[in-house]
Amino acid sequence: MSHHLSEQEIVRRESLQKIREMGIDPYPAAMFEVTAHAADIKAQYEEEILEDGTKNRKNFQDIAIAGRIMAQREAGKAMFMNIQDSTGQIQIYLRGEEVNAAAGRDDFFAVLVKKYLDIGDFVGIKGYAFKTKTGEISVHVKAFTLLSKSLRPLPIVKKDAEGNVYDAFTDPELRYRQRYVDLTVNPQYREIFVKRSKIISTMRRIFDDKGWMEVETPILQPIHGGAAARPFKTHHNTLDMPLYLRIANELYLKRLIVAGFDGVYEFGKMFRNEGMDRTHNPEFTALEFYIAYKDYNWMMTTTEEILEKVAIAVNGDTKVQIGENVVDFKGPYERLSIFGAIEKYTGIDVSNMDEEALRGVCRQFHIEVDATMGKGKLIDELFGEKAEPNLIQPTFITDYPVEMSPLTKKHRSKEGLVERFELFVNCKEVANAYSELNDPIDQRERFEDQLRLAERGDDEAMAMDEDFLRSLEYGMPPTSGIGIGIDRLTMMMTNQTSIQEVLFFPQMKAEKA
RNA sequence: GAUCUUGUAGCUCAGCCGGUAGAGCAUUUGACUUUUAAUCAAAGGGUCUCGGGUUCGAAUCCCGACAAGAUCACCA
Repeated sequence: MSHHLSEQEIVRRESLQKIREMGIDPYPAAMFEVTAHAADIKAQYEEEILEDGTKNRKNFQDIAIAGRIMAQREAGKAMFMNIQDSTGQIQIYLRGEEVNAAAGRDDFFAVLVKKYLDIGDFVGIKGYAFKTKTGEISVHVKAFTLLSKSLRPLPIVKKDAEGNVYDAFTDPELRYRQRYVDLTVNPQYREIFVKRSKIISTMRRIFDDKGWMEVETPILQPIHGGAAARPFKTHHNTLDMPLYLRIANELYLKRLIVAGFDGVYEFGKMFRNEGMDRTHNPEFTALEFYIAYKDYNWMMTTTEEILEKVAIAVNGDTKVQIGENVVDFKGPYERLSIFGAIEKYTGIDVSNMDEEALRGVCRQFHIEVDATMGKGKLIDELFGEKAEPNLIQPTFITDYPVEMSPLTKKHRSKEGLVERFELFVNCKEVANAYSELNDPIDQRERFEDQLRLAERGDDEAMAMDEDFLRSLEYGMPPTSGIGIGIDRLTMMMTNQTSIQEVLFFPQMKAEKA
């Protein structure tokens, strides 16, 4: 990608050349040993004023820090810079005579530092911490090293004493396309990704403590099973066969339960070739885990335990601000059957209605229906339209109609329903779990029902997976499994309304050359 | 996929009813040895997203394309 160089880029390239002509390597190979970080110095530096008026500096007196120049303030033969490392920014103070002496040349400060260094350059500093006249904890530079020259001007975001931000780098397109710039100049967005990482590491720790095993299952699958969605299709040249990027990993994880593992989990990327908007990216991360000898009641309790711990790990509290609402992840959560939820928010008991009666109820609420919709789909529409918008606090919706859940075990006591729950938070689904169907004959019939739905025109119906059925025929213990959308969970835990804000590199259309 | 909005300097933005392109920061030159949105003085920087059209004349009005955002529909 070549582009027309701007004035500032030309100047920086010329500076680069001049630096080389000075005999200074702008991209030195040698490591620079860092011994301190900005945040620690600012948090822990201590000094006292002695009786004779001199300062006694107690710590950080022989340190090396490294980072990017984020601001330069020249003051004659001295200079201040703000240096940003991974922990934040700290001010440094340079005196010309000192850095010249350290470098062993007269032109180091006046020429290299003042003329050829720019905002964005990486530098290494050796020196000692002190407080300036105005009380700012800073690093007094004794030796200064250029570590990497920057050739493009970084957006300059300034903040005044009241915390007002000026010239913020805010264009969402630029922020997503050049995330490296966004994360450099907008520290508030770094925080989201730190929290995302914490969500995943907290969960992983819980699972490992419980003795479950982290596994990896195929992303390239010959049959795209386990969910209802349009896949990405690709082709393997040597095998000369079509392959699909997985839309789910459920059927593989269950094969591992068949294989005799008690508990398996996978944090995995899923790929769905569907619309994109502020809650959908073509690739997204799901956590799934499957635990033998458990049922969906146990899974609800376990989900409460996990989310409670995650919320505390991320925000220090089970209560999380999401938009205008405060959501409390402290369990136990409300449990409502899907029919109960519909009745609660419409006043109508639809639990014994047939397809035609349901279609009538949908029409009554001005919900669009068509001939391809089976009973399950109609109930789902009704629920989505009338009940879902009310589910702000974490709520388990349970006991879905069998038509909607081809991989779920039939309910132990309620005819026509399955042992499934979905967890709703802030009116959005964040988890989907079952008592897993392990009756191979029933499972085959469910797949056959799906085939009939497909023939009727339902393009989301699930495909038959003979190998999965074969594994069930060998026998799978009673098992409960769950899938949790990590991106959406992160959106909630960080109070973001767009999925792009919780993905480092959201999918974008090709940039114009 | 539909509708609406946006696209001007490296960044953030003005630019009215069509009349030779503006500001702040950044950049360049100079001054300044504790500044902090540093300050002071001066200077340079533009294919106004792209392509058409209307017009004597278009950043501005019209049409189309591209990209992004918001809302809606579908999916997680």
